[in-house]
Amino acid sequence: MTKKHASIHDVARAVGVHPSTVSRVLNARTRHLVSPSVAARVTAAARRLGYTPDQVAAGLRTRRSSTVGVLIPDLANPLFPPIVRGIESVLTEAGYTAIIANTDNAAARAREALERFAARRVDGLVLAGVVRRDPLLPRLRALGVPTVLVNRTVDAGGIPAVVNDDAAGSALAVDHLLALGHAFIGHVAGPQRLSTGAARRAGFLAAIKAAGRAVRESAVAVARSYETGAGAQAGRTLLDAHPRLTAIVAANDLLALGCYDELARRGLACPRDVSVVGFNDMPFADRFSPPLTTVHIPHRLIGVEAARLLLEAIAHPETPAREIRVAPELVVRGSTARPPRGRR
Amino acid sequence: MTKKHASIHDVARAVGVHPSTVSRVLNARTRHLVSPSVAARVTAAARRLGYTPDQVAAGLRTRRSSTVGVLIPDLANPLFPPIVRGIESVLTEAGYTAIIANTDNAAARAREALERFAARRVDGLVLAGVVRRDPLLPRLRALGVPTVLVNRTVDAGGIPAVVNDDAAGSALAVDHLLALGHAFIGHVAGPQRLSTGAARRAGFLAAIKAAGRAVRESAVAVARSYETGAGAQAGRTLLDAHPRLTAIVAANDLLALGCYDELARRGLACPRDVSVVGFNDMPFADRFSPPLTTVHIPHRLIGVEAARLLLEAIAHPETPAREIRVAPELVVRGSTARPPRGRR
DNA sequence: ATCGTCCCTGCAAACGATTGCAGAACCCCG
DNA sequence: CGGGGTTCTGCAATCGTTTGCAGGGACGAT
Repeated sequence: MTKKHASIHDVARAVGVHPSTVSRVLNARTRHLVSPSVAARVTAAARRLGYTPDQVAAGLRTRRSSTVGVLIPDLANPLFPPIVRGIESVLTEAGYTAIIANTDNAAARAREALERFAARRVDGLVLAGVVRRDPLLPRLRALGVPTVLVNRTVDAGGIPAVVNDDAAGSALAVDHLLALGHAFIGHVAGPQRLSTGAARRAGFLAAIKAAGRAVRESAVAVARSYETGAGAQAGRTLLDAHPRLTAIVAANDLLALGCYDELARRGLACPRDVSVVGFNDMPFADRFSPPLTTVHIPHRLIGVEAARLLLEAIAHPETPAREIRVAPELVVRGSTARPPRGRR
Repeated sequence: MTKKHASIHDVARAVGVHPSTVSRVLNARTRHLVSPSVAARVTAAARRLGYTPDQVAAGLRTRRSSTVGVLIPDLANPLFPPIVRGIESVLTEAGYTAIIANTDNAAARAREALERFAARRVDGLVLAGVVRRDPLLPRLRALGVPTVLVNRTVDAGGIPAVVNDDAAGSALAVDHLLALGHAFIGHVAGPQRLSTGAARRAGFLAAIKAAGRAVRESAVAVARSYETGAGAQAGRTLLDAHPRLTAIVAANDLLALGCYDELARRGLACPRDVSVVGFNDMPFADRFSPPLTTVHIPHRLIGVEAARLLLEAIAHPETPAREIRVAPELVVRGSTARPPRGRR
């Protein structure tokens, strides 16, 4: 906005009509109120002057910023870009602009970002990184802005959310390993304060049980974060406790990668000695060594659904919250195989 | 902005002063104009009412949106998130909000995004995906918004830019291979309409020449895009023409991955038969098989510098454009080794 | 006591749009 | 020719801030 953008007044003056007439012409919804001839002259003048409506000014009057805030933990985490693109694609389509902020999983950063969003009077909010008992919740209520959760959800409920069906994903992984003949499967769980960590863990245990196997709580080691180092750490705990383990379901591809590391450290080969299944199917998971068998999550779709839900919530603020659960798929690659002989 | 946000008027009424006084109190720059006692009462009331300034309304008056548009080809390309984060971190620090749009390398999408940015009256622009002779250039001039290029630049010059020193990067790769004893090195170049593709190619040839080796134009195959498929294709062309090639410098990690594929297809092993060097050091390049030796580019830093340059350009629109070139580093991993015997 | 200064505060006009209301012009019909 | 109804356009207020200008009051100096 450095140059002298032409305003609605400039156009009005050029045509010799009142600014309000110009406004009416330029808004599809009100164009029918003005005569075709005047409308034509206005459009012509607008084009000639290179008029671009000032969406911000319009928003001031209409009290709609046509803007939504998207809060994610870390854009550099390959999990999120597809979600964001999904969100963005339907939002732009609908005339909204997404503004995104990273929290780095810090509550303080999240608060600040939320304040910035509030200052911009966003029409809606998408939160991708909530924890199960999120401290932001009261603030959200206070803000009174339509909100949808994506990827992770909260325990409390009451907020629309779009998440992966994590329990189903865990079951996919477990059943695959079971089918291969593994008798003793461990789980490297994600942080339990995150809904994904908890749900995948619960799903894992449920799947084991559903198969009629003994459920040993000790067969799950919880990682402190979704990072390779934490995965290696948890993998070590697990293998120390259960040397006869032949397969691991990791709650996340990065944790799976950590398991790779720990297996290598022990001189064990994947998948020959121990099979590993990841979760997410992050980009280039097929390029790892070995290529990672993992639970594929349709991230872009999740983003798309979230944005749709948000638009719905903006249009009809009183509709009750609903949760959409999208189905994951198992992608079998090179990190899973039959268990070593004598260990079935 | 669904709920009834308290406005400056509400605060004014609560305290019994004029709105303008409230405004003055709330702006650090003008606070000294009002008496400390009144100021205290205003701040108290503002806090009590949960007042949040409406940045949009303020921007309308001040003609500054405190917003900058960031145009990138594709957020899902692992190259860009670090750049965006770098940009965002310094921009938020400075009180600006970044809004990002993806172009998918389509000129039409870029145009639309630019229009949306214009409608939002962005104070500045960061373009990460320009081509050497970019059709957007005239539009940018017309817009008259401070702009900086990042990652790629244009031939024309005249626009501030922050890019990697691609020639230096190519030289790093070539020298490394030369030092290992490779006598015949090929280049899988990136699209030549992109400055990175052109600069890396030129740098490659220059480095070969600088080493006193014969420069064969045929030792470079140009890929149609920065994607694995295109890399495999170009790799095939290269190896068909020069079966005795023992090393390849790829203009990009994805192209390098494509070379992996082509080598595998031919039953050649990397690095035993052919060494491969990538460019970018994308996330998890160390996890590929083999771990990729590649030219590391400090993407976040590039983003940071770009944002700084933009802030500078916004503050002093008349300062001449300058280009910042940041230095890359070679990261040696498992995809390079001495050439096979008898082929040095 | 008067005058000039300096603080502080209020007034009102922007910024660029949207929109309810009212009135002008026109048409049609009786 | 008059009355009623449409259709089109203008007027002015409004959204929430910022800011130049002016005026009121206090205070010190003469």
